[in-house]
Amino acid sequence: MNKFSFTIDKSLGNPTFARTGIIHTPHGDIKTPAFIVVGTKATVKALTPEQVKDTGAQAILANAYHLYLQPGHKIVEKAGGLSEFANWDGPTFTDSGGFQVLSLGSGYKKVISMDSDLSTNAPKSSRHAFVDDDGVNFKSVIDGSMHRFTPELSMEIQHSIGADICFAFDELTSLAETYEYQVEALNRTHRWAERSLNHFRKLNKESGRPYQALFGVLQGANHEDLRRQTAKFLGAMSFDGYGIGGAIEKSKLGEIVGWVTEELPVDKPRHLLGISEPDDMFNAVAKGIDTFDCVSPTRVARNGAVYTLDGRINLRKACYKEDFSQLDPDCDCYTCQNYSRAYLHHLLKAGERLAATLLSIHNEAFIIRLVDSMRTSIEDGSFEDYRQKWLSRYYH
RNA sequence: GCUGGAAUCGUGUAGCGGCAAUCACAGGAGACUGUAAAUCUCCCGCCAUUCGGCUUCGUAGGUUCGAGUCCUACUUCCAGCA
Repeated sequence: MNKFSFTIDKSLGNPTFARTGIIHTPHGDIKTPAFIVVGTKATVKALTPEQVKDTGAQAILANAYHLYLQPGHKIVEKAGGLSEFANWDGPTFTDSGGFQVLSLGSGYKKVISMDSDLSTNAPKSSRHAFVDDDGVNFKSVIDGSMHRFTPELSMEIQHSIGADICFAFDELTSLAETYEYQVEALNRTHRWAERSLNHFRKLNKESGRPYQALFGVLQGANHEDLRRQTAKFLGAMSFDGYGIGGAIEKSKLGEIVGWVTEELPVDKPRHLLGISEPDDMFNAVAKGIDTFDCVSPTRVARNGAVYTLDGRINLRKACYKEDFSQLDPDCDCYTCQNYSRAYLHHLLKAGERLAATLLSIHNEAFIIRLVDSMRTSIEDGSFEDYRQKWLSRYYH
């Protein structure tokens, strides 16, 4: 119980490969499929850890790049690790900084959306991340200072932060890159995966601390050959699980996840990085994904959007000014039980911070409950039926 | 009462002879998927789907090819003096 392990409870066969299981970590269990809440800087924006717990969250995911810059990973280490520092007593994840290779590099100042124009890259002169074979030079988003990230440094940071599940340092590429570049980047990510794994195991062993799991990260854009190749290559290594990454074209998400999960070892957990739209999660779970993380529920909440079973609505719209009905009639979260749409609309229009808190509570609870209900439907064999009914109502 | 100053989109403003006219806020709509995000984009006199057309800068006149910009009177407001 003090070590990392993954057990599969129920697995559906062809054509659906959905499965349920439990990820055991030193800080507790995660029943899968599960949605992992993102708290980049060791905080889920606008929420206290107690509020996060009340949404039903089982685990949180923080970011190595951001915590390295502020307050510094050594501070987190001195505090006793991420759980102690952030007062989160459940399992924790950290991302490696690989996402920032894209978001501060070729995707800098671009909306990293799966439906956005994929034909453009940020001009090199404006970027804050520069990749080479050995690592990445980052220009700090806080003060502009330069920092050198290598797989080894990312592992040292994540080891210090002390999350239960960490990710190998990878290069996330833009879909606008050529096939040749995708190959080059993928090979680089493979080499970084080996370096990450070796260094991380060494650090964990030498420190004598509780076992920290390391997940390899699969790239390959939307090319089937590259996706299968990387799944085989990393799948053969002794990672504890796998993260599926990349700026994935929305319409190809299920297909891509399918290629990859066909090649990966069945007995290791698979995490789909940065995804939380309901249709995407259904598609991914159907292909054997076990966990997700995403900033969307909180980010979108801060901007006034909320999920309901009948689709997403934007509470800032004028039509909610005098709508005194419950936010989401089907939801039992704190926000829905206590506040009307008109009140939440007012908070948003008035720029009151409570809006971010209340809407984040609802959105996280909604997405977590959705994934939890997927687990239930897999267990009782109704997954496909449930998926169709749920999606047809949500997207009308 | 006298002397200055000011009147421009819902609000506060820019504008010093060639503008449907700046900026901000308010208002409206949209976006957001491993967080540079309490952010970003678009609209915001009237009409038109486009080209474009129409009417505007307190009111009424005037000067000028041309006036929000200059002149005169009036109205209202502000400041100082009585």
